[in-house]
Amino acid sequence: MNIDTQTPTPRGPGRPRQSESEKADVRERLLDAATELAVEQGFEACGLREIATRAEVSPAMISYYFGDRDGLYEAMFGRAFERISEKVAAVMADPLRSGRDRIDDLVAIQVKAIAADPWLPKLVMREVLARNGSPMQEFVSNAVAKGPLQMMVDWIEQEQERHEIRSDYDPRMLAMTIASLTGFPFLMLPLVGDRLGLELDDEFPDRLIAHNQKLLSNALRAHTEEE
Amino acid sequence: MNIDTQTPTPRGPGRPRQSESEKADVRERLLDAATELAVEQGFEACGLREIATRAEVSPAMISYYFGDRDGLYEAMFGRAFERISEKVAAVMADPLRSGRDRIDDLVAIQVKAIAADPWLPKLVMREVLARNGSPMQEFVSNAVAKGPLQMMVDWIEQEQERHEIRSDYDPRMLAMTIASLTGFPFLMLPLVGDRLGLELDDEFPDRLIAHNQKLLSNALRAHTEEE
DNA sequence: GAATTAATCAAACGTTTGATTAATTTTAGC
DNA sequence: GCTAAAATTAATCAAACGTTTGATTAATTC
Repeated sequence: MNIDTQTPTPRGPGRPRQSESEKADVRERLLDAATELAVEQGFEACGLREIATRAEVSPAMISYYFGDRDGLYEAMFGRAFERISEKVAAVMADPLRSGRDRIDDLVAIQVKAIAADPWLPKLVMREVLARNGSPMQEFVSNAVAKGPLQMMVDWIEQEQERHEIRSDYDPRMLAMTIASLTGFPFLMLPLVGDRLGLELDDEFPDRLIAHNQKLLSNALRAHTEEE
Repeated sequence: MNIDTQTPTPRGPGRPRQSESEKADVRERLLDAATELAVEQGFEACGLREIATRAEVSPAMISYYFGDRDGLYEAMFGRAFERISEKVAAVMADPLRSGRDRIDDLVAIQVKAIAADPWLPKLVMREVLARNGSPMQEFVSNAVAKGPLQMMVDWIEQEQERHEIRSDYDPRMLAMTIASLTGFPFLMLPLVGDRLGLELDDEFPDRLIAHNQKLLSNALRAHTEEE
């Protein structure tokens, strides 16, 4: 496609004519390419030449815009985490009201947040597992534990006091349970989905939401057998 | 320590005298070193020189025993999965009897299997995320999906026919739920445990088992409201 | 219209990588 | 005791890596 406005890419040296059709910033294209490749094969595994090739620029551009390899890495993660931070901030802004069915909302929000950017948790998980003791871990630890996770713990404690949730659960364990139920399937499915007859298609998030809502609703209710 | 029986490691070429004190097979030492380093920093990130140095042999030994890098990689995973396979086989040999409380055994076995080798799921998860479309994914996919996961699915279907488990769950989703509840916390805890007041200590596996048993027991029971 | 800056590339740099080779020594079989 | 095989190392290889350099040209400023 669009062969007419672009030369067939054997481009010569010199500053190219600006705004020839509409192409994104080189800097932005490099970040996109780096992110894509990092999701596909891990950042450590892909060379700068590969990144530059996908961005359709020369490797020297990486030095030019980011200094060195680490600079590109940090810039890439910085941009990725901006999206997470925005989502966390949005959820925190609408604090969880009381009511047992409110947990349905919680599950739905969480699953949809992950499904919207399925590459992000994958990338985070990988890099966190990969770099032991890196500043990235501190970063993630803050973003996840202090954010949605702590929020869930607080809310669960509230609901237990109001007898909306069985009080014989450890709130922290329960928060981790919810995180597990919503996050882990997205990591597992590409691996075992085929052999299990499940696919990570458009319908899967809704199916996961429904399943988790049913399960948690049955598990958490404090009505049938208390007081 | 033991400086007396070993030369201070500037060893010359040629076959070394056998049973000089008692040192393990070079092959085995290489596999140990590769596993350790793979857990610490990921297999892709560590060079053959580093592995050989830790095993206290020359890099050429890797070629000698494993052919090439991929050979070492496969041998390493093969050895690691033997342990898992043994455990799976043991569980399969004692087929899950019927009865609702039997799910308690299932959860306990799974958590204890992971807790016994906490580095294995970490390594598997990382390598699976890292190598997209590699033969290793096929390998893991077979070991995990065809093994414990499929076994759980079959068992759940049985129990649903016997009305021991609510029949309005998708067995495959339920199997994934159990895998999530038992596996994910081990990946999350090192990251968010501190900030949550939970630690991955000796007591944690038992705590996780108890929590999951309670949760699943409440969620799965088919008695209180059906027939 | 001359001088300067910004953006880009091709080519080359020195380093490190996975892999191979040749030499060396012990062990085992005859 | 000789010989062939096994096991190991030092030294080396080509290829790939991240990075730097010098040249080149569009755009901007004066």
